[in-house]
Amino acid sequence: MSRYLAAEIEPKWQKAWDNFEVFKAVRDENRPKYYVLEMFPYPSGKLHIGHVRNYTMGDVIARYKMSTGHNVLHPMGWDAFGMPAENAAMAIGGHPKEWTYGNINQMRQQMKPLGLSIDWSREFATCDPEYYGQQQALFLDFLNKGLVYRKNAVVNWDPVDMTVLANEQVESGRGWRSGALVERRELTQWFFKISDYAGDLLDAIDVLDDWPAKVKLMQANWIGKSRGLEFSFETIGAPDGFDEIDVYTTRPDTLLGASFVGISSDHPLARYLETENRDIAAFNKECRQMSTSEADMEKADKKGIDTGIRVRHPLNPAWELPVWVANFVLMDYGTGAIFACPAHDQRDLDFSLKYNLEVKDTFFALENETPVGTKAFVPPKSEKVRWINHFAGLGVATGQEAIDATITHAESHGWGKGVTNYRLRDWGLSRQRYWGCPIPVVHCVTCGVVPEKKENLPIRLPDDVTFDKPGNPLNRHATWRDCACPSCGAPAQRETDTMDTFVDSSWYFARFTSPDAATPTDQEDLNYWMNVDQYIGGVEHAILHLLYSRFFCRAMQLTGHANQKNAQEPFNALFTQGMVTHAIFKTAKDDGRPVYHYPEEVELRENKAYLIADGREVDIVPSSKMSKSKNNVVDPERIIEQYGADTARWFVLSDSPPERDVEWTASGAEAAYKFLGRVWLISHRVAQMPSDELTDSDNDLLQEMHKTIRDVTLGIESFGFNAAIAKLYSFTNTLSKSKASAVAQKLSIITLAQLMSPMTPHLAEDIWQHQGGTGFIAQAPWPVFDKNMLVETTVTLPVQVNGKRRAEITIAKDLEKSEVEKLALMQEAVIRALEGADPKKVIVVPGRIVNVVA
RNA sequence: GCCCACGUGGUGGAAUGGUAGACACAAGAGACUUAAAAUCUCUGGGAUUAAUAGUCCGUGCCGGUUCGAGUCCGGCCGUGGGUACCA
Repeated sequence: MSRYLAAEIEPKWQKAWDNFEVFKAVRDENRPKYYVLEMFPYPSGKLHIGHVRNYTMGDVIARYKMSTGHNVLHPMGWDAFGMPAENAAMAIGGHPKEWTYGNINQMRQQMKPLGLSIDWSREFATCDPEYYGQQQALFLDFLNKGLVYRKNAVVNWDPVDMTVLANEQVESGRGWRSGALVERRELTQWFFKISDYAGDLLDAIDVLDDWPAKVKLMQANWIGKSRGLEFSFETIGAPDGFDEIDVYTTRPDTLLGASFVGISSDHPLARYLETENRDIAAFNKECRQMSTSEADMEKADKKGIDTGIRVRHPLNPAWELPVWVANFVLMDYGTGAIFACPAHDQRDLDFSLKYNLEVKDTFFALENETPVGTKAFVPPKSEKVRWINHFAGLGVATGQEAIDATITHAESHGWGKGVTNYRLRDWGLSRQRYWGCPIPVVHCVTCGVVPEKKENLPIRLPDDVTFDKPGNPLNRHATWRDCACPSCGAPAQRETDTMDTFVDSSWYFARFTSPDAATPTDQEDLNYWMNVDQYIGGVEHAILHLLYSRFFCRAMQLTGHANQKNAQEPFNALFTQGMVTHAIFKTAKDDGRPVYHYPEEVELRENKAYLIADGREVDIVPSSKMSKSKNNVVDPERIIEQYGADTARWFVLSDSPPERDVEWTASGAEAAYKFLGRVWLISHRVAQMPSDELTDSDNDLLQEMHKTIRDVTLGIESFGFNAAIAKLYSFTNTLSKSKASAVAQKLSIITLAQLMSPMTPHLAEDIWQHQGGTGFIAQAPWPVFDKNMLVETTVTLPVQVNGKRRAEITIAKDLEKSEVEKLALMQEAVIRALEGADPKKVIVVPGRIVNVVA
């Protein structure tokens, strides 16, 4: 054999790892444990290149940690409940269960050839009854501790299909299948009381040292702590029972700039008014004919209707303000009613200008007293401004000082109270769908809502369901739905809502520590393996999934499923990798609906795309997240088949920094393969060299080797895989040209193989074996660099004049600053650049640079 | 709309506030070869220039801080992610 043949090497080593159970995680108190986890995939059916990128990164960390003496847990599973399975059942027939498990088998088969260091014995899918049964047990314990409750909430309702739509299924206000205008409808739904933990979830962000700052910021903003004032307006001309309107504001300091009171169309007063006022009813109806998504609501034109009701200003009973129903006021935040100060809020200003409402300044910038025109004056709360309208007689003060003064005034005079509010809402977990974890409660006419008995868990999904009618099949399944009340035994009905799939992914990491336990978790296993030391996944999960998981850990602790010994935070370190994007190729059907084409159906010429089949031109939507429904998914199978797993792994790690999005292009995969072939050949060449001894001339190579060990180690530890790979390229170039002794070259190729082993484990094992290594390279200790080999005696410094590089000097490393300065000023180019002038200043940064300031 | 990122050669990208373009891809030239493949060597931001000597310009745009800014600050523009029922 004289050529690098991945197809022979890779299966061989995978089998060997399997036989020796190299990646099986077993508790061992004598070694430090390390839990590496990549966000588990949704089994869409095809592994795509983004998955390969994600799992390869995790694998590099796992293998690296293994060789630095850690007892590594690296599991894999499937986030298997969710809408696509039901959509497939509706579109092509079949059953979500078959579809899902079929996809899992397919994806596992695609994943295994990658040679990931996964302990497959721990694998599970969230749709396994063994998993969701334990989840039901967790739910019951949460319910028991008051962490779950029911209340009304709005959903997107498709009046033609008679079904609840996800936000994703609403396309510009219409249902994606029926095309009907979507309505908002209230249903009684289950909620987790995550808001109880808002303060804690916010404060604990500070503890997350190894999380990206951007994720922490996003979470903090999402929780959105604010200190504000809650107070009431006394109404004039309002119906009985509406003597007051409660409002919450974060800017009570601008109260003297008030112009109107805005209430949500879902506010009780608005709801009452619509029963007796046709115009308001029509307006409210219009407001409700909109998807429930925040983005849609915020982007909609600001609209309102005057209710005719007026309120008294709390600081001046003679001053009356109109009450409007406004489409931008959210019922879910604060009290569902606001007072508007157009001078200092752009949204209020736009609204006021549109409806000719008063605009009144309350403060000006210190050096500019122009009244507000079409742009609201909204300085940061920390900026000093000049108050012209404040009841406490403020002169120059910051917004924050004014807010504090206002709250103090309100509390001491009894017209309002300071309130800390959070933007974070409770987590609605009810889904009116079949393919999810059934909520284990029963509705009984006499006993009300009754928790299912734990011994009856899991409450299994019935298999005999059909998807030929819209809506939740569980609702139509009489024999499943009808049951006996666990409390009184009378005929009762099961809850037919299932759980949000985010519930499934909020504790799977804990279940991996004891996937077969008869309770949700096993305390000993959990205590040994938790927390996850390194969590890796897409930044698209920066808020919801991570926040829900953080909440679940707290709830599990409260219910005794996680010991106090574990920190409340599940993930010690987080790395958010970028997405792999690809252009979408799109044409339109006759009715205007889009048709998406696979990259391989399309031919590119001069920045335009054409269908290979019939030559029609295709629209290109650049850089879009790979999505199965858009057919822009690139699957890695071809690269693996052609070049092998090591090439695919090496290739996805090279070039692009892991946290950044990459536009996928396969050009370069071949080059990666050639490189691995080169390394393999070097190993063979070195193996055939006659043995000899180290000489002084080997120093260059060995020095380079130690530098490479240092740089690659640092690169792996800091997720700088692309930079680490660049160093490995350099070192390989050096080694392939080296004239050093056989001993030095052998040491170098072994070290190179070890440094590459987390990325290209199969090739590395092969070289290790060639060079006579014992055992697996996967279990060999990581190379350590020798500091003494990195000491440089001379250093080359650039010399700048006014920040522009003019010359270079090579000097002894520890030369005195004054000497360096002298040398720099003697440089011809420096003298020329100074044009005879004396330097004003010379800055010498030791070992870095010299800058002469003229 | 709001929150968070990102923007550097033909391309992917490198650069603790300290020589911008490491390393690679694609390209061009050359060596080897009957030829091709493979392999190896060299070139390469732009302008000016005989020059691998210099000089000037250059990290989305405008401004600022600094001896020195791709990097820090402010304001724009563009792209991406999230926006609570996509996962």
